[in-house]
Amino acid sequence: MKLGGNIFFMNNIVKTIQSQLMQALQYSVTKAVNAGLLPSVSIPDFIIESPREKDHGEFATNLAMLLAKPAKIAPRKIAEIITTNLELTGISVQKVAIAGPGFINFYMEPTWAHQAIREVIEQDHDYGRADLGKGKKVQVEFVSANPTGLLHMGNARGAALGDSIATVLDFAGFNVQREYYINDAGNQIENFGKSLEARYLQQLGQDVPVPEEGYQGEDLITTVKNFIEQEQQLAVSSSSRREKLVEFALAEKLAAIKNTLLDFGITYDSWFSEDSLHRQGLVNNTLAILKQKGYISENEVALWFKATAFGDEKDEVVVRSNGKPTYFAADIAYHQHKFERGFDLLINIWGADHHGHVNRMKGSMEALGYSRDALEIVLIQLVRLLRGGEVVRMSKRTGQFITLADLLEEIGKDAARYFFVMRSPDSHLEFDLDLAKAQNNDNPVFYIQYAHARICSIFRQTKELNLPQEADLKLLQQQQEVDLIRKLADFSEEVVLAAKLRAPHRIAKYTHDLAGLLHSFYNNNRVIIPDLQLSAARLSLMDATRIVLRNALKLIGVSAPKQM
RNA sequence: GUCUCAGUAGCUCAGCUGGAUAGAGCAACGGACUUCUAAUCCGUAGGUCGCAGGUUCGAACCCUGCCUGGGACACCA
Repeated sequence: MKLGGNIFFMNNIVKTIQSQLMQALQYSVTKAVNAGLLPSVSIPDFIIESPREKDHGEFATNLAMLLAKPAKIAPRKIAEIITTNLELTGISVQKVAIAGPGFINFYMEPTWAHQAIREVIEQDHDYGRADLGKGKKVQVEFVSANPTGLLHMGNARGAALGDSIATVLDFAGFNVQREYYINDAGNQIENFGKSLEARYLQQLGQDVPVPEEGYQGEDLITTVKNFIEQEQQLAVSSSSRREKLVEFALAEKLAAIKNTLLDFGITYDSWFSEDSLHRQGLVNNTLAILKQKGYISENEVALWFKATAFGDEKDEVVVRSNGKPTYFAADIAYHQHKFERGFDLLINIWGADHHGHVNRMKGSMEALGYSRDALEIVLIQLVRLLRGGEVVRMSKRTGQFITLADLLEEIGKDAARYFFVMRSPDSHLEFDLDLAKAQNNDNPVFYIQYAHARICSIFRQTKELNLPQEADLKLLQQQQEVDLIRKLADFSEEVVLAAKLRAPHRIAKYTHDLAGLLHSFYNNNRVIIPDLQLSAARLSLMDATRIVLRNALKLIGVSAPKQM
């Protein structure tokens, strides 16, 4: 178990200074109001940000500009009043300046962030943890591909993204469960059975076509061969034969999916069967509740969920005229079951082609008395594979189809994980296979991993050095050193942001930026030098950088090799 | 037609939910290896943030309309 999280949170130098500055600013305004320098106004929600431009200092606030309107005084004038009343003793601020339209900029002592190095080394694997989630129970459901085939690029992106979101949320203090929903019921399974039977009969020499709506994939031939090796099923009825085939094939396909995901670095806490919902009568149960609440209408011979009552464009069938519940009905029951399991927040990762399903799912949860916002859907856009500068055309029908397993074999886990997660889910992903495979500086994955390996390489050569026990971090005054330290200090904030926005691509970018700063430092400074004091300080910096690189890479499922 | 995502440097994309002179990688051009790993670094150049209005101290970001591209609009999942 993790300790209360907040101790890590509190130990963050950036956060500490931000809250100190915030308090000082608030006090300054209060003081100015009491002295009659400012009219009596309530203090707005201002921010302490890190300016992009170095000329603007290490921190800046927009407080004066926000006060301008209620106080009816020009922002720069207000900034002046605030700064003259500001008490900053105990905060390592070197200079305060008013700039631009009314920003108040804080320039820190050069060594203000240096203690971050110690924080990193002390907290090690826990450095960067945050208490944003406060132990809130969250379930992340992702991939949930039909167990009737192989994982494709869309599934792969969902897998990388879902797993990273889960990891980031966990690191940000949520209590996270990863779940895979197995669609082992309904129409699809019936089609699956028919297709299997056709393939089976084909193997026995009969000329039976795979049904039009069935699964054309040739992988079913292998499945059926495996089945025949184990048991012959000739002299039984068709329905019983199908049942046996489906049972066998589902187990085989699911095992394959599990294995591929394992190779992809993903393990689930829970595999949830759709069929189990039906068997336990939970689907009917949920429908009864909806009916009792008045959200089911009977139209002709089918039953409909009144999605229009929740802002949707049209109602949606839950029970077909043949009496069978739709996928939607099962999905409602499934999500109700999730809430009953005690989750405060449900996050689903879906392909963008399911976006029409989002509102009615949320509506159905509202109908059952849950908050529609407690169900959150992250939609991911398509993946386009490129090889040799050309788009790789894929079609299940022609068998031109690259699976996740193929991809892992071709480019490896680390590159695949990084590429799938480096873009915002909202953006179409252009996946350049040649680039992902390249063992050179064009490939961002190698660039980042190389940074980690470089540091490890330094440490391999320090064993015989007689270094001082305690490093004097104040010796780190070079621009590259200061920049690197600041980046390390910012990690926790980056984690919080990535968690809030469900945006692991921020972490991917962070690792790239951090690696860049490391390389830049490395090319301009040597670590192992005759000056043992400075050497020790730099080694501390290297150690901290190594830890943060490793921690950040872990959040996106990429390994941090010690040697390359 | 309705819904939805996207449109930012030649290309691929960031841009911290409204802040200052819009950033990175690649490609282009010019430099740096007797060095702890050059799988690296430094520099130069490159922009009407799709278009038009609006909101305000301030807009790539928010609102409205339009244009272009992807996706979705089943008694499939």
